[in-house]
Amino acid sequence: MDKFDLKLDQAARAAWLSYVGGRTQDEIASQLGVSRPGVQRLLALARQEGLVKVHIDHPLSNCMVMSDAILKAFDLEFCDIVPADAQTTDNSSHYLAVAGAERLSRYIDRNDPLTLSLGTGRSVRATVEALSRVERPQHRFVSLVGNMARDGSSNRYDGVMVLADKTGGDRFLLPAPVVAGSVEEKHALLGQRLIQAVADVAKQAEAGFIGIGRIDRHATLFQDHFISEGELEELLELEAVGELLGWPMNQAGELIDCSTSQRVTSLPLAMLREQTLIGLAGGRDKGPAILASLRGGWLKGLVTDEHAARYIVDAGL
Amino acid sequence: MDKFDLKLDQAARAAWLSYVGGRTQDEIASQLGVSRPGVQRLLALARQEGLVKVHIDHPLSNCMVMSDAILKAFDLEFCDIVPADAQTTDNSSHYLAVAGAERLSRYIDRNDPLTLSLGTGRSVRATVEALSRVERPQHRFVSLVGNMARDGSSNRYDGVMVLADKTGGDRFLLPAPVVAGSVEEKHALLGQRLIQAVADVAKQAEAGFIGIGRIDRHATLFQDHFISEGELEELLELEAVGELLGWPMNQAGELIDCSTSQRVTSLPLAMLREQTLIGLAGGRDKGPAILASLRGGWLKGLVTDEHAARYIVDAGL
DNA sequence: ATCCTATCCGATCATTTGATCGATCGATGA
DNA sequence: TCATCGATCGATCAAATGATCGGATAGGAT
Repeated sequence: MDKFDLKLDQAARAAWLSYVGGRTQDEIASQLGVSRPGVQRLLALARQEGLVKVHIDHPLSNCMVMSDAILKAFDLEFCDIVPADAQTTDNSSHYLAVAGAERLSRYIDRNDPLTLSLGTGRSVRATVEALSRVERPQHRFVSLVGNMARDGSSNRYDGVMVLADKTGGDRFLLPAPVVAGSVEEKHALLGQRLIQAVADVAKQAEAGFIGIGRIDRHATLFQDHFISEGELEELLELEAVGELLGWPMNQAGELIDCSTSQRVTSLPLAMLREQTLIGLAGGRDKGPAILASLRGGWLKGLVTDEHAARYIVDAGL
Repeated sequence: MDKFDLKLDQAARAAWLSYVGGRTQDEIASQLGVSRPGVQRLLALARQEGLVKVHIDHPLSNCMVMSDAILKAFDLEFCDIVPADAQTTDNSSHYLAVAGAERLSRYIDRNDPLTLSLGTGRSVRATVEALSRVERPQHRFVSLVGNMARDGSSNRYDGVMVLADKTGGDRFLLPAPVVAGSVEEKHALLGQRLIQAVADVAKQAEAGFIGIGRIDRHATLFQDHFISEGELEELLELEAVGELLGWPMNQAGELIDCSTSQRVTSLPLAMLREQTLIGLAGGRDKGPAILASLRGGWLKGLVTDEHAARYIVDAGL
């Protein structure tokens, strides 16, 4: 019988009494006939040797495991993963919105004035709608990305609008399409005083809640006719897998310079490196885009679902 | 979605972060956006709802589970259970002796004078032999049970002798057979000044380490010819299942008054109710006897093995 | 035999945890 | 609409835990 095994025996006893039996270390000490610090060391040994197996018996357990892995792998401040929706009636789970709203309200609840920026997309929209109404007229909400369609119409229910309505805060909309019709149009737009003013506010934002877009035939950019079929193919050719605020990026999260990116009117991502960008996106299909955003280090926080998280953990770590 | 479920979700998250993730409650609090006491409550809820499953990955885990159950069921001060010996070379495991010696040394190591009483039997004998030598001349060791055979010979290696040799302490042997030849002989023996003196010392003992005997054809009492075949059958008739210091008892641990018990020379068990009697016995076959001793409430501590413990847990709780 | 070294052990202190209490918020009913 | 009851929440304090340090002890080498 090895001396080490004897110690491990004791460690197992101590661990059992502590974790299963719920005794205090003092009780264990007298039970085992060692000093209290001795028990301390035994418990440390037991944990170190992997004798102690803890299992959380709840659906969320998986999520937490992945959350932790992603958190560490990409150095995030937080990573919320909502469980897979059993009934997948609508592809974007309501859970995601609730979880996002949770994070969002952490900022909104504050009393001192706050500037918050928002991207576009279903997830962002659902998130702000899930937020409960609070009176915060001191806050400012600003678009990070244009909210005009190609035909010049504005979406009345942009995230910023909803949020400002709910809180009574100020709204700063970016009166521009996400992707301008041409490089010249883009420069013309960016030259406008109004747009520059909004951009200035956007730069002051402490945090931004943004969606994460995929680049494929189901991409919002394509579906909403911001990019043509030919431009989509160019993007795919250049191995674009996702976009943030309209800025396309490849698998590694590197921005892609191409005919599309040259017409994007949103603030350059690099300019937002300082602020806490929080990605909101879920679904297995969004996986590659989310992973790319993480690899690029663009995000400080992520709210996603089990499907996407699974993809990221399997493919990305 | 129920409000309670939401809370349970949070609790699961908190539990995961705490037990698996190893974060402090403060970290979890900021992670989850609740106050520190809030996390406290969530963790309490998670445990209460059985969300947290801890498993100690070590052979001793079983033993600890049973130990705890027995401890509580019979209100013992301690219950040590040694793992089943893989190689059952000799039926009495060496582990048992080591565990017993561990307990024994807890008393011996003390510096202020101590009076310790001992029973007979293989387990007791093995236990004192497993003890390491320490100089403790201030201690006194006394037999609780006669150490003479039927033919008048004394066992030179009685537990008391060994213990006194190892420590340099005083020895008080009981010069009598466990069971006298007749009631008259018993009274004659008990009338002797010497024996009375020894008995007086025994009563002063703080603790007693005693074996637990079975009552059947393999019983020590029978094998060593202290009781005849007829007397054995009488005991079995009266449903005796075990004995402590020669005193036979039934399944419920109640002492049995019969021709044998009337000739037992040991101190009446009731007289030892005040002192800490510690039972040393192992093996599946000893199970019923040990269980009876426990049920009778005679023991304050128990050192046994996995086999016997299994029997006790299965049959006795 | 003696000295050296390495390891282990226990006292002490900072941190973390658990529990209690008062306060506040919301709900319910008059 | 107001009052009252209940529940929940956070401040505070005691207990338990984890970590560091100095000292002791055992083993090994000279």
